[in-house]
Amino acid sequence: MSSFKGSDTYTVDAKGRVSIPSKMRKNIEPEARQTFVVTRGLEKCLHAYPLDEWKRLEADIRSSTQSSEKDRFFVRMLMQWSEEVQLDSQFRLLIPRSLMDFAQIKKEVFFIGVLDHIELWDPGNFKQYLASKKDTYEKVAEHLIGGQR
Amino acid sequence: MSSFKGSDTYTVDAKGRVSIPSKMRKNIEPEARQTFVVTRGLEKCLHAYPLDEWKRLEADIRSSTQSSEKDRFFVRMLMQWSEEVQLDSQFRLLIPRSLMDFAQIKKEVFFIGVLDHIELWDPGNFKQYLASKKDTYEKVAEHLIGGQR
DNA sequence: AGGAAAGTGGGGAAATGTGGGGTGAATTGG
DNA sequence: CCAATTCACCCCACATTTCCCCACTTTCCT
Repeated sequence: MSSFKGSDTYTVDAKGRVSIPSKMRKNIEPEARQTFVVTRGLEKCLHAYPLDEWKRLEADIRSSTQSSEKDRFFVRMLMQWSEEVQLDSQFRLLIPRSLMDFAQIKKEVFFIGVLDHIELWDPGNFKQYLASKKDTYEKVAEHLIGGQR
Repeated sequence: MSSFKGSDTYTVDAKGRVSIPSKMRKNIEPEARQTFVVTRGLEKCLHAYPLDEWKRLEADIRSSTQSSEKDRFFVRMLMQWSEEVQLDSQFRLLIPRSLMDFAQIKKEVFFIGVLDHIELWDPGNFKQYLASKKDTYEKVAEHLIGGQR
């Protein structure tokens, strides 16, 4: 099971490629290191799952969705935006155009490791997202680190 | 389960490395001695968790967050600042740049062992922190040690 | 006192992040 | 249906950072 963490800003080159931060790559099962599934995230970002984590997610979805109208809609939306991507020999990810547009990614990508997946943000959008939240880091962390236990 | 205690001041070398005080190292499960997770603490300091303690914390995070919008924010905030770090053969920790900047650590680090984790402070900031507190140690201690019983 | 461990410093090899060229496949438009 | 352009993917290049190892001094322990 992966456990992505940390954050970093990387450049997108003229061809739309970005390196996956190596500290995140190291958290992936070796067999799954070459293939990612990139999909549209919640909020204005992309989610990248290494293949093994994606399979886990897909299995969850298969088992938990009934055939309600709502579920069908969710699955369609999710799958519509999901693309399987191979890393090149330098472990770079070619971001599919439609997803790049959706996340408004231009020259730079802000990566965040979020446990089972990696998020890709446009740095500006991420700043805005943070600014839109009133909670401070302290408040959030007290809850989990300081709080109970 | 670790139980860190005590404090010490150490130098950061030109490459950003500090030794982990050996008395604290001794409190770590042998399997977890090589890897730490460093993250942003409350107040202007860093927290370093040996891998086993971190896993405990991470499990809490995974289980206590649903996929609500607020939870996503929590997890992002926390994970954004968490970095996994390997100690070198001399048991030194390479402090990630972003965290070093955040904690304003320059030449020296003040270590405090705090039960399940180790805190890293800039010595100056720690002094300021103490000064900013009006409660004396006696007052606080009465609360916890003297209190009931 | 002697040996071991702890704390500090630094050199050099390997890995990382970034750039670009070239070749074939796929897409588009005439 | 073919030609022109774009696109995806292979390879090579190179500066910088990271990591691994060796070395020296001081402190601690028996």
